[in-house]
Amino acid sequence: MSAEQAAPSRIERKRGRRIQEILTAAAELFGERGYAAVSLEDVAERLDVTKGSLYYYFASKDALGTAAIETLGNEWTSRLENLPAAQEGPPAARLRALLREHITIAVREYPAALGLFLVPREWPREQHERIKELRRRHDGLFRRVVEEGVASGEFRVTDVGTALQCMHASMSQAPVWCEGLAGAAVDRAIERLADTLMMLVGQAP
Amino acid sequence: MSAEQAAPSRIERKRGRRIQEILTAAAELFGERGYAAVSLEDVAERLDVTKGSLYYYFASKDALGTAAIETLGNEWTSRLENLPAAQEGPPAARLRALLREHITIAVREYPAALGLFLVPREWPREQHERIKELRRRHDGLFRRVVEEGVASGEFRVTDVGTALQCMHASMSQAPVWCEGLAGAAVDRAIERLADTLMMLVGQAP
DNA sequence: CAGAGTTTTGACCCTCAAGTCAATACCTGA
DNA sequence: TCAGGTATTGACTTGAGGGTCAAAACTCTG
Repeated sequence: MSAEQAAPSRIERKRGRRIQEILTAAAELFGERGYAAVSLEDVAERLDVTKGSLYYYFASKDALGTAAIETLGNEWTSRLENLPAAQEGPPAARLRALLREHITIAVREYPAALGLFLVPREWPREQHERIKELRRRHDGLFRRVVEEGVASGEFRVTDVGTALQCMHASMSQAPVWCEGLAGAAVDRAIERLADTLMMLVGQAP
Repeated sequence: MSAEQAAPSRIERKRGRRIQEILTAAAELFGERGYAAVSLEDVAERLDVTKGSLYYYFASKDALGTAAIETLGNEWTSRLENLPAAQEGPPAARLRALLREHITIAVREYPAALGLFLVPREWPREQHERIKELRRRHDGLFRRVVEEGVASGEFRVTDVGTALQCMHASMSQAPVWCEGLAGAAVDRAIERLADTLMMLVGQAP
């Protein structure tokens, strides 16, 4: 009753890291091939362990899937929340910073996460709710900036909700569009996409 | 060797209709739940037949999937190609007509087809190519109008390809966004989306 | 109505992936 | 170094779903 939150003992930290490894591998595979098309044996193989080992950490495939989504989504959102360039200044600059960062994360670091924000239909229902929850928090970041820009008259938007949806739908596809590109070409694609999406709030480059 | 294309006999027409029914049911289910998550038994059940019956018409699940994509995609593209409002007039009006029609079809008639133009990753490779092919033809329609608008100076676009990709990504999600809406609310959502996408070429409503 | 052609059935096989678990290997601190 | 918990294995069960096929049911047409 006293020190319940006290000890992140060595053993617990090790366990935590292991779980993290598993989640990363799982998220990558799910993103690459789709949830239904990935077997736990695939995940295990990528980690050079056996399936049974995964069940030591997660009760089921769905549990693993859910955890993967949450971890990845939280991490991603946190990074955007703490992006310096998005903290202050004119809305246009802040929105652009958010867009660029979001696309960069999607393309360069978590091509894995493709679909996380799109709620792939074949995923279990329970996870749909979780993903929607994550999206709301994530969306809030963009929404605040856009609404501010609209209020100050800098942005011209028909409907904020629709504009945000279009941004997310487009960004979620970015990893696909960048397949086959490399080096500077990727950077250019990212910039083009950010520029194009700024048009949604009436900001020509 | 002589009259190979001659006879669409009664029996052949009946067969054709049956195939059409199967394709429709299959496309609906694939759209709703995702390719991998739909079993042929599911498809059969929706048609009140047994699995074996499907194999009388299609050699495999993949064959069925491929055929479903092609049929649906062709029909869809043809409708856009023959849209009167998209034939002549200022590019802005024509683009808007294309957008509105495309979204309407997506939302009202083929929510089934969700993902057809997004190339869901878990689908068999062979089908990716087919979908890409379909998309090229489909894209051409939009591209022509947009490029014309850019040439005449009416549109302001950073990059035509990127703008088109954003349009498609957004429209593909429209059925999801309209879930739970009904009647006039759907129409309004369609208009909002069309308006928002016009922003991508610099056209405020 | 008979019988040829067409369509549908339902029982069957086979593979693959989820999930279980007793036995084993691995640590680590006393 | 050995006793404790901790982590991992690999062989196993089970169920679902793709695919096959001979036999039954239907549907024309003579």
